[in-house]
Amino acid sequence: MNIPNVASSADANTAIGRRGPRERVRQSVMEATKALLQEVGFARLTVDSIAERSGVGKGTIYRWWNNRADVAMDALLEERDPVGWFVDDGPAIESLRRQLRIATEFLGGPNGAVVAGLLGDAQHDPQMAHAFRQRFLRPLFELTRRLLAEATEEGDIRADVDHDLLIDMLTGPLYFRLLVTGEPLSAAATQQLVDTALRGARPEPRNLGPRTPTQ
Amino acid sequence: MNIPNVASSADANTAIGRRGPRERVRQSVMEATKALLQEVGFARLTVDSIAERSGVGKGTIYRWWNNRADVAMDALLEERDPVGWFVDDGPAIESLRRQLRIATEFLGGPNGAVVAGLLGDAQHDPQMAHAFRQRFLRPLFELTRRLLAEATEEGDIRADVDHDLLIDMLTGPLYFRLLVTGEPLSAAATQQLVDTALRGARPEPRNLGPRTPTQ
Amino acid sequence: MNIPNVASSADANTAIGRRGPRERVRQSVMEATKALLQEVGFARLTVDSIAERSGVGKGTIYRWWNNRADVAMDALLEERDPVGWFVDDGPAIESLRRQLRIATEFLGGPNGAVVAGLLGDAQHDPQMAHAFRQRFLRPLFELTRRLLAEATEEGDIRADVDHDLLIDMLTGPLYFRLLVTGEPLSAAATQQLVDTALRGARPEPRNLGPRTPTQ
Amino acid sequence: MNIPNVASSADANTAIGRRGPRERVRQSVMEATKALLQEVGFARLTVDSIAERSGVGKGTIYRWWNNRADVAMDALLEERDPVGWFVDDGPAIESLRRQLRIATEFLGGPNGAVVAGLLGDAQHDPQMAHAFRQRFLRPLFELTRRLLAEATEEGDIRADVDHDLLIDMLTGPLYFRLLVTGEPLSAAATQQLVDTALRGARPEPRNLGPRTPTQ
DNA sequence: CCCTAAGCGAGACGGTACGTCATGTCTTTGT
DNA sequence: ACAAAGACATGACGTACCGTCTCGCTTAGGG
Repeated sequence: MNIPNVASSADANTAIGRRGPRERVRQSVMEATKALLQEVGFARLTVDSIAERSGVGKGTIYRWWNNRADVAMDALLEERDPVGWFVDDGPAIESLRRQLRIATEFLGGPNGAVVAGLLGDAQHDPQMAHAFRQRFLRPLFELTRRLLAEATEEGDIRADVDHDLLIDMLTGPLYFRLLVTGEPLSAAATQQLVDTALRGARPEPRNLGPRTPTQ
Repeated sequence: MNIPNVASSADANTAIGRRGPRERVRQSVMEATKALLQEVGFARLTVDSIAERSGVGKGTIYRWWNNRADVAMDALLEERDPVGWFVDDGPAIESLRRQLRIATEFLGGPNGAVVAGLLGDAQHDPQMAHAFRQRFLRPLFELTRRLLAEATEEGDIRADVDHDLLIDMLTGPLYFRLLVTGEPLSAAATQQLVDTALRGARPEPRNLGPRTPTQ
Repeated sequence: MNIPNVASSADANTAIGRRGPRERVRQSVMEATKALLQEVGFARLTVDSIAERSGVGKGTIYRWWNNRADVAMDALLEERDPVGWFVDDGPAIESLRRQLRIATEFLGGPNGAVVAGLLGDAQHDPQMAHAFRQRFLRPLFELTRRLLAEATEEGDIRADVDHDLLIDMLTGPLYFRLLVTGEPLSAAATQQLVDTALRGARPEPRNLGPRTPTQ
Repeated sequence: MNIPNVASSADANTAIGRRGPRERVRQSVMEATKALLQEVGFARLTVDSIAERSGVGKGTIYRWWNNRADVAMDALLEERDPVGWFVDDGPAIESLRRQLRIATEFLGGPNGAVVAGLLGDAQHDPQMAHAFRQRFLRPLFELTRRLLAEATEEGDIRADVDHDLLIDMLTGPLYFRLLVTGEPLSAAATQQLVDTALRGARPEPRNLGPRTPTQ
């Protein structure tokens, strides 16, 4: 895999010389955390409740994770490894649409609340923010950047458009709804969003003649 | 004015029969809160510290505000009443650009951190979220919607574009940077953003006819 | 009272300008502590259990007492104000015997375990040691010194015997049993102890003639 | 020898079939414990710190000792085997004086603090108390009892005086100062103590006949 | 103009969760 | 096989802040 393995706080401890939590511990904690996130949400997720539910000592949890946000982050990533979202076929611009639809579903479902909670915490905790960006966001961005590059090559996006700006335009509204307005995320709205944003980014249609494929 | 006066928890108590905090109380609390927000940020803003700093009793604070978020929100709004941002002249689309530039400056400055902190808390606190939307966001949205309506009338925006979607596209990226990626907000980036978004929303420049499919 | 009131950590807060725990708090805590000391002993007395039992918040306990030993000390003193032991009539040497008998009973009963526990803690905590000496020991010592002075005047103790040494000899063995050997304290043993110690301290019996009463 | 060998938890393992700690283990642990007792005192002596300092695994320590008190006790006894204090010559009563002087020196020095710490813990820990009595106190008591028996034979102590009581009177004040009053132990004070106590215990100097009652 | 209800400061209070620490047991790993 | 290294469950610690409450003092406004 070309995406570097950004180490979790409590990753599998197969590496020699690096001790880590027993597998039982990690699994119990993850399971309990996921269950509690479903039941009470991130806001009322407490380390004590995770300890009690999982049968793992509180001290042990704090040994391997920094705080509840850290645990929740691991649970979130375990729930749905974001890199796995991508399926690579057809024109890049279609992959882009598909990716955004999947993101919409993910953020619109129960995991969205977890993401929101983590990002809420990240506002107060720079480490949390960093972890979120590195472990959750970066893989997605790298994928999206790749797709945008391909779409540009394929002639669906003008060459003079900044890709990071496009990412902001495509992704930002999703998080805006999730974090700020609280309006539901719908596949239809995302569809419209992508259409409009890409319309603003596509090459000028005039003088097209038959669109010459890049190669 | 057509924008309803969304009542603060601790508005001026000039109305007869409706008691409110004495002016001294309100001012002391606001001042202390603003200072503390600058000094320690929202995360470490405690009601006790506000009480101590302002010389106002904690009970009194809780009498007039619901919680620290409520206080902070008042302080934020007092700092910069968002409705006042708008200056009405020239074509609507220019006002729109201007409004977004001002928003960028506001969110990019120290108050942006306060907004981020409040929104961070809002993820855990539905009351906070509701307050933010009602008191901070709604006035802005109503203004923006008005400008978009005018711009549509003036022929700068296609009639079939959903205005709420446009708001998401124009505003979302700002909050996305503020809350998620942490990248700085710059006037230049916002400029590009507006250009691209509005390009996607503007009427077709000429009678294109059906876009010729590549093959 | 001529014995200065060495202030407890949570004394009655009648003094103006000095805030203290509400009476209900103090009483609840004292009651719960005394009960728990009887039930589980000092070693297993925890602040949490006091809080739960008394219905007083843990934070409140820590606000007024430094630690469990501090609470237990207050409970101990409330249980039996040592200064009250003394009853003043008859020859001083008889009062001395009586005082030591009462001390034996006190230290031999359940409160003895509390004293032992507090002194155990005092070995690790200088503040605790100081508190014990000031609040528990000193009043007793002052009383005993007074009795010894009177007994000397009354001719029952030689003038050249150091009173502090005598206190050590009379009191030391009680604590020795309590803290070190663990042998039970019995009135009979104390009786013998006092007899032997005072025999070593009394004036040489020769040339006595009829013992002249002091008055 | 008539003093039974009260087995330490980690005695030399010369006996066949009875495994004990390897010599290296025992020595490392003892050394580390003694050093730590000097540096941080008994209160802050932790098993972990002994393990780290000595390079011996914590599990290994717990295999051979019951708890930190057990380890500390061994270290204390190794520092100064109390049975070795006695030197047998001259009249028994002189040996007694000498023994108490040595005890005073021992308890007055740095090891005294260790003893105090151990006894402090013993108040909360019955096992610790038992160990202290068996391994530290009993050998001394048996020696003292022997000396008292000899002194009685030699006519320096009355036959009707209980020897255990005398031990309490002679030893109690030392521990009383060490554990309770905190006053320093001095050779002079001990000298006086012994003088007075033995004066109370020595035979009546001449044929007094019945002590003439005052009236 | 006074008197009464309120607003108010001060801060005590019950509660919840925090993150830390040390205990004594158990597991893994290496030798 | 034994021991180092250290993970683990347990349980108490002392702290922080919440939002409520109680206590008297101050103060304004209606009789």
